[in-house]
Amino acid sequence: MRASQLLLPTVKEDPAGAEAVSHKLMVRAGLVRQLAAGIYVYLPAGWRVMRKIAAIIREEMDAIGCQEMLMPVINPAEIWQQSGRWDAIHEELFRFKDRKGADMALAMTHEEVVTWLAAREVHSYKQLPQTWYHIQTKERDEARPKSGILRTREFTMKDAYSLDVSLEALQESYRKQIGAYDRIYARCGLDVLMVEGDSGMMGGSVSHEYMAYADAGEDEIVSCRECGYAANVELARAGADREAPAAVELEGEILTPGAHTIAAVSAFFGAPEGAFIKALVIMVESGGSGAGARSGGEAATPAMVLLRGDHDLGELKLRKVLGAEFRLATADEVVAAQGVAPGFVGPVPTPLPVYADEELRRGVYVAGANKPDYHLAGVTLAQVPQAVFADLREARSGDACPQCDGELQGARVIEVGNIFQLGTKYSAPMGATFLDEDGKAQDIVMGSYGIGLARVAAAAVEQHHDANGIAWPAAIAPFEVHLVLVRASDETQAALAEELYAELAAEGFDVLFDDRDVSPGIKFKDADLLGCPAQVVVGKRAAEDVVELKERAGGERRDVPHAGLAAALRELLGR
RNA sequence: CGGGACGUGGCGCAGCCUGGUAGCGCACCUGCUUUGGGAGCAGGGGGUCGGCGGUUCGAAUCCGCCCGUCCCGACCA
Repeated sequence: MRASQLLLPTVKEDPAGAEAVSHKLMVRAGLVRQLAAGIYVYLPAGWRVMRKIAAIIREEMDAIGCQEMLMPVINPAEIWQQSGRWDAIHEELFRFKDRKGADMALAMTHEEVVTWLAAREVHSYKQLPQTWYHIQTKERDEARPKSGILRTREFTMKDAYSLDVSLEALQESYRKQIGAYDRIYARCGLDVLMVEGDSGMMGGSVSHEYMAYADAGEDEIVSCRECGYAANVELARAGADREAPAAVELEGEILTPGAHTIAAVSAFFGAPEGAFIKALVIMVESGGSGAGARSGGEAATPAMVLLRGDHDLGELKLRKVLGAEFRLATADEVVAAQGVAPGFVGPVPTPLPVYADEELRRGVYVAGANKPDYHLAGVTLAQVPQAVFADLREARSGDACPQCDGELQGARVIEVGNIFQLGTKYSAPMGATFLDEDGKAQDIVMGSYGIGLARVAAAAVEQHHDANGIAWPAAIAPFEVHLVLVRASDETQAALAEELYAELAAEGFDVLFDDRDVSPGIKFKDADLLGCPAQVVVGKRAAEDVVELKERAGGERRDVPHAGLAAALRELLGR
C-alpha cells in the first residue's frame, strides 16, 4: 500500500475528551473515527488490525474443530421471548418493529439463534459435540459508552457456542477453548490473566474472564502471586484477616452527635474504621431473581447488611446470597424499617433479617444504637441471633489470599474475552434436545465463548506504546513494514525505495510505502504514531544501496545493505 | 437514571462574565524557497457560533426548552 493513496488521517492533537491512551492514539494514528456515542468507523489501517486479529482467532478456532458460520444481527423477538431475555434485559437490547409491526431485536449476543438452530438441526447424540462460531457485529444500547473503542454500542465479537451431551463433555469443550484462548492472546501479544468470572446475564454457573492488564481498564481484579488464585474483585473470595482490628474499650450507649458516617465515628473515637460495624439497610426486590430483575415496581422488603467499617460491600456477592436484586433503602425507608435515620442504624436490636460478613463472626465492635446521635459499644454478633453469615465484602489489594497464605494484589484490567458453561439455560426453555443412546430426549448442554476484537486491539495499544505512539505486536500491526522514502524528489532514493517496495511485497511482507512528497519529519512522526514493528528508511545512503532499519518497539536502528534487508526483516518480525 | 461539564470553519481552542464588525493555532488551496524528526515567506478559501423560542434597537454572549457529546456514579453478554 502506498501512503499517497491511503486514507490515513493522522492528527497532532488528542481528540477532545479522550482519556484512555488507546483512545487517543487510535484516533491520532488515523485508525478510527467516532460517528456517535459508542459508534465508530474503522478506517483502513484500523480495519487491517481488526482483520489480523480475526485471522488469528479463526486459525485457533478452526484448529480445535470449531465451525465458522454467520448468524444474523436482526432477530425476531420470538426467540428472545422463548429464552426469557426479551423481558429480562431492559434498555440494553435494541428493539424495533418491522413494517408489519412485528417486534424485532438487534442481537447483543447469539445464544438464541444458536439454540434455535440446534433445536431444528441437532437430533441425536451421534451429532455431538459441535462447536459453532462466527465473527459478527453485536449491538448493545450501552448506558454509558466510554474509553473510545473499549465500551461501544456496536462492536465486533467472535462468539463460539459448544453443544454437548453432558456436563462432562461440556467441560472437555471448555478446556479446548481455554487452550485456544491462551494461544490467541499470546499470538496477539497481549499479557492476559484468566480469572473467575460472573456469568451475569448469560446465566449458567462456571465462567472465566480473560483480563488484559491496562490502566484504562474498567474492571479490577485481585490475584495471588503465591498460588495463582485470581478473580474479579466483584467476586473474589476474601481471605480472613490475620488479626481483628483493635476494639474500642468502652461499653454501652455513647453520645456521638452528628457522627453519621464511619469516617466520622472513627475520628470521634480515635479508633480505626475496622472497629466499627457498617449497617446498611437494603430493600430486597421480591419475585426478581438474578440478572436483569427490574428494580422498583413491585413490593420490596427491608433487610440489614453488616460489614466491618473498613470493608466495602461486594454487591454481586450479596445479590447471589439473596437470590434477588436489591437496592439501598432511602432515608425514609430506613426510618420506617428501623425507626432511626441512616447513620445511627445498628443490629442490636433489629427486627429485620440480617446478613453479616464472615469477618464479623469474631471481634467486638461499635455500632449504631438505633437512637439519634448514639452509638453502642461492646457489640458482638452473638447479640444478633438471626444473622446469616456470608462472604459479602469486596476483596481488595492487601487482603489475605483465600487459598494460601499469600497476599492478594489488585490490578486494573480490560476484559478481552470470556467463557461460560451455560448448561441447559437456553436449550431447556427453547426445546433444544437430542435423543441419547436410550432414545430419551435430553437437553443439549451448552457453553459460550466470546472475544471482543476491538478490545484486543485497544488492549494491545495500552500495553504497547510510548510517548511517540503505538508499537504494535507484529502479528496484529496494520502493516509489518513501514517503508519510508525520505526525499521523494531525490531520484536515487526514490528509485531504491520503489525497488524495495516491489521486492518486499514479492517476499510476502505486508508493506506500507510512504511515497508522499512531504517533509521527512512528518513521515517519521507518522511512522512512529502508526507503530508498524519495522521501519525501513531510504535516505542518504541510498546511493550505496544501504538503508536504515528501525525496530519501532525498542527504537534501535542500524544500517543494512539492500541485499541483507529481507533476512533482517524476517528476524525482526520473528517469522 | 442521578451528579458535573462542554457544544464557535475539517481538528484543537479563545471570545460569553460586562450584548455592538466572529478570532487564534493546526489542516486546506496558489506561488516561490526548503527537505533526516510534524519547514519558511507571500497570497487565499472556508463558520446558519448545536437547534428552537424569548428578552433587546441589536444576541456567539442574557433567559427557557430541546438535542448532542464527554467525565463521575448507577448499570454492564
